[in-house]
Amino acid sequence: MSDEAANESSNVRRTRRLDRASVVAAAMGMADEGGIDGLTMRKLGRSLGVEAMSLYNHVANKEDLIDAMVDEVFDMIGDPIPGEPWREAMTTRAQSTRSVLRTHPWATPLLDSRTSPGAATMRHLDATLGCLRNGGFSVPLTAHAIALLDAYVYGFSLQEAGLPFEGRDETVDLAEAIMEGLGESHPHLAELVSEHITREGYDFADEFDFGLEVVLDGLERALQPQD
Amino acid sequence: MSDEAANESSNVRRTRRLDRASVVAAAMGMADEGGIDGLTMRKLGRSLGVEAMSLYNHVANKEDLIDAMVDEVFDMIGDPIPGEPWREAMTTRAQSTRSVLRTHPWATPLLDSRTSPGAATMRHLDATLGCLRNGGFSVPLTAHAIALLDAYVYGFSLQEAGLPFEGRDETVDLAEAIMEGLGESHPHLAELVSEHITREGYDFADEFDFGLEVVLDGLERALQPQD
DNA sequence: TTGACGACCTTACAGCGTAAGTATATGGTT
DNA sequence: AACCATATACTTACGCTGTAAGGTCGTCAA
Repeated sequence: MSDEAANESSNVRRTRRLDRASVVAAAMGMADEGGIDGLTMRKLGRSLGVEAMSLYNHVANKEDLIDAMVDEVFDMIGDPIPGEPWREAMTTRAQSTRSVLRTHPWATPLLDSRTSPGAATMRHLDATLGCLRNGGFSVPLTAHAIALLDAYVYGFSLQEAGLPFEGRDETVDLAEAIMEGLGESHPHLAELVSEHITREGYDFADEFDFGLEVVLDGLERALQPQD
Repeated sequence: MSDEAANESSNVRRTRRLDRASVVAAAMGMADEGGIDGLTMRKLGRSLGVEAMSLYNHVANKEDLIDAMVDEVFDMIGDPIPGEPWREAMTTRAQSTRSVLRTHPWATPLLDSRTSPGAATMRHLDATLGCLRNGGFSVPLTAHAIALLDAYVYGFSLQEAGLPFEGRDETVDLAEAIMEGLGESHPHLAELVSEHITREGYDFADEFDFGLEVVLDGLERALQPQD
């Protein structure tokens, strides 16, 4: 009775065989919804209409799966177009990275932590370095530039991922809840919340462009003197 | 036979009662060594000579414990001294944050993700905002400044935490291993590794000050025009 | 002396990643 | 058409995890 029915009781009726790409895609969707801790092999299998262990035909282990997910993120970010001026290319890259990381916030703390980078990761890095070198950056200045740019973009994405709200209404609600009775002891925080964050039209996301311009201006100035 | 011996076989002979502070301190030490995933209630209890469930007399649950750990990190970072010029204060703050996050790398992705910030966190934030406001920053510019500064510092710390090596020797070994046969297809990466990263005296940590100066210069320029 | 309280321990449960072993369907070769 | 190698999927089992529920005991106030 129970034996035969079990197979077709899954959420998804599997049309065809599984492959690595669809496992990775499903894993990314699951992490998008429940964070990286919400991704488990059992749940992932269930969502694909398969037992957990079947996934191991397509990924070596969970670490390998996460490596593939991160590599896919780099693929989505996209590489600078060869020959594009460095400032335009870096602006596009920063905005694209930030946009992808907003869709896949679980990836932000993982981008720099992979000891075995995938093909797309390597390609992306090489293309970015090439863009800067062709733009006149010396080797040491290229290292400075990419460290600074990535630190800013990753750090901003990390902050954005930590925001426990989505739109402006939620922001206002939460800000007021937190500040309840704390205004007296934290006057500057209270000022920021009441005069800025809860203002009509405020969106934390808008802070991104300000910082990016500061960073790019700084790099442009560092490029001027010689070279 | 086995019943009575078990209690004293723990790693640590408990002299006195446990308290919240020592639980938090031990948890930080454990996370320092094995990352946040290496911290488990059972192992933490064992290291304190206590059963896992006894920890729940001092912390509500693991989430509460991690909240306390993050708040302790903000406490260690320290607040700007009232009256200190903003640029000096922000430099000190950035370097202190980065230094603390190097010792406690597990904290970097967590700093911005706490929905219930602790007392030290709130105090630190308020003091930082106050320093900028007193330095002549308008409310909106203060928001820009702290977002930019924190993005840079957190992002840099994140990159640093992801480095899978510690000293220069390991760096060279790993770089050469990764580049094995990949030099031809990734010329710019190969160039960076061979001409810069594997050079005597190179230390990724040195990149920090360059970026920090760029950020602070940018803020100083944004402060000039008016206000 | 008593009785309440807080710190600690024991037991138990559902869920985790994955090692090991088994069944089954597919595609290529006779 | 018959066969078998291989890839894919399933089953079972192990030692982990966080923590709910309840029992034991030493300390201190009344």
